[in-house]
Amino acid sequence: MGIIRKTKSVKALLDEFENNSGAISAIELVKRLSSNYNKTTVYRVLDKLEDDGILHSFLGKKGIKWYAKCEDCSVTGHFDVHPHFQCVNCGKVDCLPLDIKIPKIQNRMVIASQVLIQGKCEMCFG
Amino acid sequence: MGIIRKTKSVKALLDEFENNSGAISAIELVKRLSSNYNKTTVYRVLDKLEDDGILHSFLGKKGIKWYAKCEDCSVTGHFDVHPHFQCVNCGKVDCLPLDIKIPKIQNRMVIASQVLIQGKCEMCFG
DNA sequence: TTGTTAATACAACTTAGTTGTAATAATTTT
DNA sequence: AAAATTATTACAACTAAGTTGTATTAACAA
Repeated sequence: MGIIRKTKSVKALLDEFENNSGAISAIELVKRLSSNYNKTTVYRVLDKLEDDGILHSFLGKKGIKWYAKCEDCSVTGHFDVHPHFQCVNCGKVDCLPLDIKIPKIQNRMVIASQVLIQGKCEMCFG
Repeated sequence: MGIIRKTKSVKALLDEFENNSGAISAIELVKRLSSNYNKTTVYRVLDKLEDDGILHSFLGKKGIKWYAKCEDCSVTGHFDVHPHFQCVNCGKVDCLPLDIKIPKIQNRMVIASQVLIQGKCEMCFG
């Protein structure tokens, strides 16, 4: 079940994504909001925002959790099949507006896929 | 630095991959060898085997670490760019002999990429 | 066979995230 | 507007996966 009450913590979290097109790690969000909100709250609200199709999550390097705003998702499902890009230099992570083609595979059913690309971002490379 | 001495634990770990073309999670290896070897040892040996280009590692669902035999790697570098497939039904994970094309990206330098595909394996689907 | 030192076991720790629960606050009902 | 309802929160405690430090052990070279 998703968000039912528009509480301060929900607004605070949405604010963090307001002026930020990139992804933010759960750890970072916990840190940023730590003076006003407990980490349990942050994790639980993030979970609900994902349920509601407002954010989507994925795992970055070292298996840590990142969140970003959804573009084409809804309550009925996440359709973000875009890759995520993590800069090895500055650590920034964001969603790439690209479709990675996953080929049909003999005798297997593909349900979902995650693509994590590492490299240098526009700032650190360009 | 990689493996220098051919100890029992090294042999025991290599044995696990001998008759197993799929991937095995670090947790599972720790469990399997737990009666004879300490988990620290297992983690450290796996690390070295990866350094030596004998195994390669990647992260599965929930961010846990998996290891598989390398085909085209060497001490000088890991060139496994193949995707990994995790069955949502039986949990089996293996390497797919496929090349996933990662397109050139404007103003960014791609250094590495990980592709994790989830679905049903031959056994559970076919 | 002995000496050197890589490798190991063990205990303690770290990090990211989860769970249970009494208290609090958003929202609905009266 | 006040009371009632219950979603949400803070807090503490816990879990799981993996890491670190170090005295002891065992490969293997001399």
